[in-house]
Amino acid sequence: MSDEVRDAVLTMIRDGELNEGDRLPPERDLANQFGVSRTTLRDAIRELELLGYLAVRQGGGTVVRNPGGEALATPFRTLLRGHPHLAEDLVQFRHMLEPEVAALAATRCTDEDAAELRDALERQRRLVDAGRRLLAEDLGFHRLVARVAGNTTVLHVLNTLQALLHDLRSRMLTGDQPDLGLQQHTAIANAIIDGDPDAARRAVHEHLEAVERSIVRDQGASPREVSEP
Amino acid sequence: MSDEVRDAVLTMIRDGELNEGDRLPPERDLANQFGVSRTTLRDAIRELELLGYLAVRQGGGTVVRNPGGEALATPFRTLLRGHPHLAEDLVQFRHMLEPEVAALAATRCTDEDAAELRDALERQRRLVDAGRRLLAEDLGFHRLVARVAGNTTVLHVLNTLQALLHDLRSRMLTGDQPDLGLQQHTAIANAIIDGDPDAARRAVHEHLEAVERSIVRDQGASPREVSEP
DNA sequence: CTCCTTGATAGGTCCGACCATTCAACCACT
DNA sequence: AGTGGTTGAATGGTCGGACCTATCAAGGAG
Repeated sequence: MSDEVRDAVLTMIRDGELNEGDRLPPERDLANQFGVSRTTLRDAIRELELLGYLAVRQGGGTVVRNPGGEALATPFRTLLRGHPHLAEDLVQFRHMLEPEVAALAATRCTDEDAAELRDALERQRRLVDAGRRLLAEDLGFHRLVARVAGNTTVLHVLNTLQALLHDLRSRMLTGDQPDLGLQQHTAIANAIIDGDPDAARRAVHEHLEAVERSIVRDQGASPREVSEP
Repeated sequence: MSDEVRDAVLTMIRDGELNEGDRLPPERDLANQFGVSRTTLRDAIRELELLGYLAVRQGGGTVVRNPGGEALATPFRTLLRGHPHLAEDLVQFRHMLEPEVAALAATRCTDEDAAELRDALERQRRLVDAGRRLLAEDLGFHRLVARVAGNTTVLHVLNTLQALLHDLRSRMLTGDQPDLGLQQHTAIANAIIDGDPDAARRAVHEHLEAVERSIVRDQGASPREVSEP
């Protein structure tokens, strides 16, 4: 019964007995420890790997990971592979969801959240001044907004969608005008800090419309196959 | 490598060589056919099972399925297990998303869609007249709205969320007043058929507020463990 | 005709062996 | 002593064969 083993390992991870980066004992030892065969243990490990909790490398051991949006994206990726309008669908989805997330964030923004938003903007400002793209910082900004909104489910879903958009290799968020992206982010952050849901909604709306205009230039890119890293 | 086998089977499913309900050959035969050991084949099958493409039953064979929201829900379920405010988060999420989905549906509703919406309402009417709950019909209705909106990604995400809500065993959608649920569904459908996005948005908003009121009575219910069916 | 038994079928688990990869310790050469 | 290639242990990946268990349908007892 590999399910029991899987749940046991999962519980160890959740309870903090196994932290991110820890190496699991060798499969042979772990199998003995659980009193099952290596086959059964491997089934359990395989499953947890698919769920993003373990990273397995031949010869290198099995390492505990913390599943983020990337892990959740795997089934979606498989399901949507070859979907013709995937990029448009994803952008449209964000268009529907993110304004509301920002509006919710505006009603819940604490002083600490405001400070974090200002920090994020400052980081972006430095990158733009250095003439660089935002990319990673941009993803972090949108995740930060979702976090301020205080809804874990929304956070995970947005992370998943971002992983899928990342597959498409689109320069989705900042487009080719980093300064414009920063300007729009500033408007979003200010509306949230001011606690103005309507302004936040509008600001995100405008930001995403800019995104939608930029993504049509990225047709033809196809999502990574499920077997690729 | 089991990844190749997995992709090969997946391709067969996508290309229609294997249709939903078909039974896969026995593992031993299939392993020979692919020229790999049964262990490797089982790894591939295991993965496709987690992705929702295969249903495996000891003694009964392996059957091809079409993955819906339930399959995508598995990683989320694992990730969100034990999350304290899961039910509230989910309802809030729908509160953010579904009004926009209905609004989009209103702008895209064709005559065929309108006919389907009317059919769905008729089925619900009969159930209510018979004094029964809506449950399954209700899920189908919300899926239908997402389908009319024409965004596959939204459809899958909503299916996933519905699967999670189903775990919570909440009488989320219809509450204890089936007639009220039907009334609200009628308002939603009419707004979509009339092509009135604002009205659709408002109708869904009201419907979900009723949901939010009913869900607070279902506290204490916990999501199914990942090992349960 | 119904119900139980029974046997074949197919997935679940186990074992032991061997292969492939990784990584670190070791040694030779400079 | 430093550098670089070599070697060997550790570890996951695959294999084949055996046996267990659940399922289901065919056949026999009532």
